[in-house]
Amino acid sequence: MGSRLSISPPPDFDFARDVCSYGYFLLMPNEWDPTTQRMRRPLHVESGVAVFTLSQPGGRGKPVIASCDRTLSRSEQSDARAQIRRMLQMDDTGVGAFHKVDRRWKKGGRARLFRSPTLFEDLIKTVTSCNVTWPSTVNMNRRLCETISPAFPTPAQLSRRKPQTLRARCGVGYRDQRLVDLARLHVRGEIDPAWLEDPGVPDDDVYKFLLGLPGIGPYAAGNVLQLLGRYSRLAIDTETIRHAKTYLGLTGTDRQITRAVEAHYEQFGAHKFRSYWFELWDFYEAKRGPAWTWEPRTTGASFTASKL
DNA sequence: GGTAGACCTGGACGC
DNA sequence: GCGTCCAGGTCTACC
Repeated sequence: MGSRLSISPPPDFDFARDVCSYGYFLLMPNEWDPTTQRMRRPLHVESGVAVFTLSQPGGRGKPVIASCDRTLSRSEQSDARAQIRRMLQMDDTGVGAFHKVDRRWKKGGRARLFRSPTLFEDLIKTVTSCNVTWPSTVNMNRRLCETISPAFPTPAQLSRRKPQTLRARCGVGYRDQRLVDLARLHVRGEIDPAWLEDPGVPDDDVYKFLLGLPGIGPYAAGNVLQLLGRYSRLAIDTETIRHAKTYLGLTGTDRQITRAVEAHYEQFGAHKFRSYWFELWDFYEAKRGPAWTWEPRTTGASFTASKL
């Protein structure tokens, strides 16, 4: 029998709602089971890969239970606990402030956005989501896990791969060199998660730094920013333009709409990404049902925003 | 500062 | 089964 971790969440934490709040819950190595409302997730710990099953059997506000397939040392348990808390945004201190500036989400409690156990995985996932439709992003992440590590490639593992191998075996296309370069920057300490996550560092400084990274343009930088828990900017892509036209009723050229969207979400200040995102998520759920019911291999893999 | 075109993959469609 | 077209951000060259 393996280790069993009991992780205390904030009182309003709702496992199914808060896991199924951002598309990354559908990307390997995350495996959401809509029937049992559990998530299977392998993590890197000191002695190798450990597979966890996460759930919240007691319901909202009760402990999240992480059952591991093997016995972990004390330090490994502590490491795994920190990774799980990061994924589930359990330490988000801005929930109340968000609900104050945008009261629409207070009743349902939406505020947390699911993310990865490491910033590096969030960076790579973001690059795999650029200039492709969602099914291709799903494929790239599956193949990265199948080819390099079942718990997602670490910076060291990815930095040692040849770009051509990534292209041939993981289907990442022209992103091959950029992914390897990102991994090498990470290994050399030139991407420093502690600095990027330091609340004392202004969002604008982080944004400018991210823009300088390979494969990271304005959309990707905005998205990584929100994955860092910094919601003061939008991540504008074609889906934003569609949302602006259909939901906000904006018209004009894409450039005009982009400017109008920026102006529209100004009212939500430091939380504008969340306000935008949950409007979008509501739209998806209206089309496909609650996100926690999405079957990852069918509904979750077939999403193509332009066809919604 | 703005714009055009290349970069890849996978799905849709027509034949 | 094959060929063609299209969606999707980033990057570079150029004006």
